[in-house]
Amino acid sequence: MKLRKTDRTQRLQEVEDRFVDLWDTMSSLWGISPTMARIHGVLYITGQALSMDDIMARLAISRGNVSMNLSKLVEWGLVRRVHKRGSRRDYYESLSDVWEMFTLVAQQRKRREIDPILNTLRHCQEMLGELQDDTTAQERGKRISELLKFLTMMESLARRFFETHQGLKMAVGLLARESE
Amino acid sequence: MKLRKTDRTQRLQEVEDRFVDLWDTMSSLWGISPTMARIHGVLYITGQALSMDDIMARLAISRGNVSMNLSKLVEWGLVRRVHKRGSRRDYYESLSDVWEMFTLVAQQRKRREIDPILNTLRHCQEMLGELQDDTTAQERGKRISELLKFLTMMESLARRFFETHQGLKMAVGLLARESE
DNA sequence: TGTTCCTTTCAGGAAGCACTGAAATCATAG
DNA sequence: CTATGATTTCAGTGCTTCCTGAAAGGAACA
Repeated sequence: MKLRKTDRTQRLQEVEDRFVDLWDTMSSLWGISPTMARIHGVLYITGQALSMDDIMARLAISRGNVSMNLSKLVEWGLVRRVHKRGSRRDYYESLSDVWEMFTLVAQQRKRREIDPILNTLRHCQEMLGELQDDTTAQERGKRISELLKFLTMMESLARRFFETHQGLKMAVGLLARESE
Repeated sequence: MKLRKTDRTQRLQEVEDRFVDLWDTMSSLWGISPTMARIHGVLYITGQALSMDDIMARLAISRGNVSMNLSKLVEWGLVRRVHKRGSRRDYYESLSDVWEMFTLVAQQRKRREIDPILNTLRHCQEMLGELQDDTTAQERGKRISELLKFLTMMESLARRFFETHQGLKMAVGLLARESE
């Protein structure tokens, strides 16, 4: 054991902080708010079930903020509410499976962002369809249909990708159980 | 010709507005600012080369704003500066290939967002490596390495995807040229 | 070189978004 | 039913990000 206990604790804390900051930065990429990401970061990296007060203390944010963002995380399915016997408090813990988390976020974003876009594009196409004899309308229609083609293609690709992954994961799980 | 000319113009305008609003909404998904997206939207849907004043008028935004966002779009490679003979003004036109645009945005985002994340995660792993005898450190190390595994996998997948697409596109292009 | 036209820069201001903290609500135990 | 502990809500506030417009900069023409 090269490091003294206090040094080890400090080092762990440092990694935790770095990780939470990282999650914060990542939040824009995942399409969630920074604080939501930081809370999830703490829950993921510690791997423990924490109470609201734990999280308030670790991240130095207000009770209301924690409450609101935790409920969003639960709503998204990234975090679960758990209970500890003998305690009235709610505790919260993160999913641990990276794939599962990714899938959840991707689904949410598709529903909230991609689907409305597809609807709008289709609607635009309809409106342009009524101007078939207009050259400008034809050109614009072509641009929109190319976008639609691209997006639907990406979508089906993604769907197949997730299905495959689910299949793979199930297979791996079954094998592991049999070999026990 | 069912519709009168003024009606046609109005209808085209309506589609254009809807499209620009759509792009605006999409901007968060693509990781660019709303105005940048709207400018690109106008350029894409019209398919024309427009001047700064054209864009200012269509979107009702200030000269400075247009200037700054156009230069970002040019920097990203989504928009090209073109010149019209006999005019001192700069004109700007959008790429028309959806795939190309998507690739450009994806590359930018990877460079700006994914790569730093990978670096940080690796750095965290190093710091934890020095605490090999600590159980907590081991657990956290495992979580981080799972993330790394996931991200690098996604990255190589994406790279292969783009390479394939480039190959496909080239092939299609060659065939089309031969058949002329 | 001076003039004109066009573009870029940037300090100051506006708008939107997230956070706080206290009051209201809810749940459990006695 | 009341008291206590825990969570949620939301109006007010602070912060960040984006936008404006005027002034400076640059390029083409005469």
